[in-house]
Amino acid sequence: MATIYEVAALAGVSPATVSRVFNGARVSEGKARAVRDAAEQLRFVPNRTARTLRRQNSEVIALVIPDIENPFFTSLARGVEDRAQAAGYSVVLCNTDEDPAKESTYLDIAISENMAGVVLAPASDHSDLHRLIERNRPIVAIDRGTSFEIDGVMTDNRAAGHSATSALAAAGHRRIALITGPEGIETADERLRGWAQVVGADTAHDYVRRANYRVDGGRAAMTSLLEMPEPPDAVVAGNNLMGVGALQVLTGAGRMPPEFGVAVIGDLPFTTLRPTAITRVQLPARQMGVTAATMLIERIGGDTQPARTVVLRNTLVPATPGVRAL
Amino acid sequence: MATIYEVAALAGVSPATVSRVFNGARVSEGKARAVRDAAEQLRFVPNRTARTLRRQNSEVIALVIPDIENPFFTSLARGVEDRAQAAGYSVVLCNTDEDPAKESTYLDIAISENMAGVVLAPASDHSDLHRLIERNRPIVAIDRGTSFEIDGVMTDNRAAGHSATSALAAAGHRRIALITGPEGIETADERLRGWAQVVGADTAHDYVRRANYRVDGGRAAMTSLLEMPEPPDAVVAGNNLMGVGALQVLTGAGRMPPEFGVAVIGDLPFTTLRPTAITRVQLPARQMGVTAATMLIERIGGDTQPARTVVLRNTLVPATPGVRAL
DNA sequence: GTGAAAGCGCTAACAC
DNA sequence: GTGTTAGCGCTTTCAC
Repeated sequence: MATIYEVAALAGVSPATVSRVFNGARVSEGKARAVRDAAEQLRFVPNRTARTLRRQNSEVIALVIPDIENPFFTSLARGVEDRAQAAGYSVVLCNTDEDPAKESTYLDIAISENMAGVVLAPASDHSDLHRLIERNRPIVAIDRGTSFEIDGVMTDNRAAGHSATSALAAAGHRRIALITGPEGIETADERLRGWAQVVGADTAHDYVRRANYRVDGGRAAMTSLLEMPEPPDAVVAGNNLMGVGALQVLTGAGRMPPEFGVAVIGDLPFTTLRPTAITRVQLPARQMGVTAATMLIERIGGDTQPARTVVLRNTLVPATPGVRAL
Repeated sequence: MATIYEVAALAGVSPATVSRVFNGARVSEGKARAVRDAAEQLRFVPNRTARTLRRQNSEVIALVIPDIENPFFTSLARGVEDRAQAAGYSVVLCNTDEDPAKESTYLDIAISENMAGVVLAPASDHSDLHRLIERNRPIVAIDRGTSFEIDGVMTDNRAAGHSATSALAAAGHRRIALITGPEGIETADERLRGWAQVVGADTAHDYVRRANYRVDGGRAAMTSLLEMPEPPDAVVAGNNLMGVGALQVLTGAGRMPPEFGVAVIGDLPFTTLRPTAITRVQLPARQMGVTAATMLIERIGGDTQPARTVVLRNTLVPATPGVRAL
């Protein structure tokens, strides 16, 4: 492991000069070349740990998400990554599994590694960001809000629930159920409110199911809805994976769109169905990632304006009337 | 940012004692409690950067994969993560986009951050691991081999290609095409060889398509196959996402399984089709991750036995005769 | 433009 | 058991 001292010795300069060469400070052309040659020869790779310790901050951004197996979040991650990479940061991805304890561990790691900042999709509405905030670590909430005064990038979840439900109603469905995510997760609660506004029911209605935002949750919820004495004739799936689960159950039961209405909040990843048979509210996952990374990088750069929340637009794509899912 | 010095002062002990408390070394009960109280009070979080610099290695493992949006790799990542977490390591996920240059950057970061080790799914068969190896950083190849003498966790890709193709032949298909991945990627080349063994053709046959291992690649390849003068009557998709792409095109064209045979190497993520209509060679993605992490952790612990390659079993699940995809 | 030297926060000898 | 102290490799004043 060559160090700047060895490079300096070989190049006949001081360690400070080596450091300057690698940090773009002014160094005479001749010495600069000598340093570069020596570095090459010794296969010198600067030690980031030492630099980070000295500088008190690293060029690493933490992206903390609840489910790495959900394409919504991987797509979001791509957005963060692309933007961060372009600005010279690397991104480390941390998976919380919707578990506040794991989340807390990762946030402590971000602190103790002197990471430049954090993009966080909170696992709950009680995420504890005190430690980060009091240490002045920039942090941007994404997809879900927090109780702290920090930057955020969201979509209008209530509108998403509202427009998905409205589209089904407009297509003639009368008994529209909802499968939403766990209580206490902002996206789940807001989408539920949007649904309730349209159907004129309260949020504890018989046609509401809470599930875990994954495929198996969607399956279980859909199964239970179909077993009701008076089953619904349409369903809004509160996220992409539960949409997949619901569709699996429906196709298994031979209840396909468009007879049985299906609306999904999110994109249907990797589907082989004809997508135009299904109403979708497309969420700008990747763009959310890009936006969050951009805001974070501004903060890292010293921007001190008051906390901002950016709300990105969803896109309703209603099912094409009469199109069969297959 | 409290340091061990401040904690030491408050607790009335030396910095070394504080360090010992946080590293499980023997400290008298009274002082230990004093330290813990002081740390609590100051919201002390140990600085990992300093520890890493001093110790010359961190508790972070890098997992370097070519496509974070591919469920095969996220599933594998879950395996690595679970195992690593259990052993006290955190995992940072790096996405190379199948780009050797990006891969090289991430490997350099792993070195310069003194990371404990690397699990790498190589972007090409020319990945340069010299720098890692000469610095004694443990490294395990996963899914794809390298030209270096290092530990590896693979599946038998030739067998996968062979059994997928055989299953289609056994179901009566006579013109079996193959959509495989890019040249120079071991999994793609080996699956192709397995296919060739069964159909008795060479690997440059008309029915072979090379695509990019993503959905759009599968779509393009399948489209081109269907446009042939004498189109195939079955297809082997070389990975999960190309399987999705192929199925999208087939369902769009009304050529569903079982009339048109489809075999996929990998799992069909989030499908709404009846899976028993499709032949699958299931790959143990998660288990590969667990195994690789286990091997890596052994190496980090100082294990110096010769390089091992573990080959995990695939599972052929032939399509159930007569079952329609929908 | 360049070098000397201090110090980022921690750990691990080493002494007691 | 506990404290003292010397670095880990780098950046950054401060002189020159």
